[in-house]
Amino acid sequence: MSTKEKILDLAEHYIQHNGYNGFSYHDISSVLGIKNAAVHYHFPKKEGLASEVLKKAQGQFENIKQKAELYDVAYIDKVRRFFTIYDNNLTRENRVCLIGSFAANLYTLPTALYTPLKELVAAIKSWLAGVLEDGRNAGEFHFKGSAERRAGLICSSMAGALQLARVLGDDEYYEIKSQLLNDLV
Amino acid sequence: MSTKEKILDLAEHYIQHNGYNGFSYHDISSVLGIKNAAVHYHFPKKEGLASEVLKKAQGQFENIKQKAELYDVAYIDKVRRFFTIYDNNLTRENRVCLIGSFAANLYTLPTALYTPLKELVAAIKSWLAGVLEDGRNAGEFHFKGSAERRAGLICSSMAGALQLARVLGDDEYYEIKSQLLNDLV
DNA sequence: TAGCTTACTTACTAATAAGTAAGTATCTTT
DNA sequence: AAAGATACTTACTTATTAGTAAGTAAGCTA
Repeated sequence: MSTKEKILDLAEHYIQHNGYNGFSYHDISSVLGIKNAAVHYHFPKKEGLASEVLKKAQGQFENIKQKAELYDVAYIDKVRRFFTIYDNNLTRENRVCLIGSFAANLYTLPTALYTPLKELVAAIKSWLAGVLEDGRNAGEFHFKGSAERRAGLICSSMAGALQLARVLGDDEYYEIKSQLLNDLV
Repeated sequence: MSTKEKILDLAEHYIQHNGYNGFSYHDISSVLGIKNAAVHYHFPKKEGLASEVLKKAQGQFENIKQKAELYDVAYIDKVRRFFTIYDNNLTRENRVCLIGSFAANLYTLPTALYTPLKELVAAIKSWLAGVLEDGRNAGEFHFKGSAERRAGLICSSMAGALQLARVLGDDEYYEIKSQLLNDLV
């Protein structure tokens, strides 16, 4: 893996672990055994670094979407696959989800991040709503209300679950996840 | 209102608006037209200031609890009253909830905050679980699973809802809230 | 009225932050 | 082999941060 990729991975880690204001270029460079100027060489501004992290997350979501399309027959499995994003955050040093992290510190963020963040959230919610709607039409799901709203509830619950798990323990996350799935069928 | 109270209110505002790492003593002092040393006079360490903010939130919760006990006959009204905490956060400059803010930046926080934070969350979840359980026994609620788990879901959903509302707009919050209430009855 | 307390200000310090300019070693291309 | 590009380091700047020590003005207390 190139230094640039390592920096990006570390930035992602720190944003989801400490928040945008909770890490510095020095934190990244010291882990990699390089100087902070080397990080600036690859990512001149912190804003740009965070922007790349967001772009990476978007790619990750597209990947999940595509795999769900290809491999998951049951709609519940598509949802389950989507949930693996959150599972991985939990198991990887109790990260909160990227969107939750950015949202919690939103007004301290460079404004350039607002639009791509909003677009990512909208894309996720919209895709999930589609899965829920199709799943309900197929007789697989039986939830109340619109699929769009249910998708919003699920996204916020999962984001909150990762945060609550930090305070009350990992079980909290798994319990919330299983309830969301139970409420669907 | 005393300077000390004004500082505490501003700290609360900044923590819920920007996160613990997103404001400084200067931010507070400049709003009040005093010097940063005056803030240190009232709250020597930032850690202590944050700790007082947490204590204030605990008092606020106790107050809600007491009022619910006194005035709300229907269990749904107790839940609704509890939700006003979140409503107020939304309307007051799109604050996220205090717990969500602390949780999202947890590992950058002075460790002295961990225990009181955990206690507050546990107290809230436990009280809400009691209301849900009693409400179900009274035939008012009809949710699946244990009340304790349902309380966890509601707490995380509401925390997440305030964050999602920042990105997608206030409607998102109200839609999530109404779904949670709908899922209960 | 002398002394103590409260609520500050002035004037710092030491640490850390993001960011930059200039230099250097290594590798790649012509 | 010369020229350029790549991936850094060295050495710095400017700004901001939490925190402190010493001083001061106003009010309260013995």
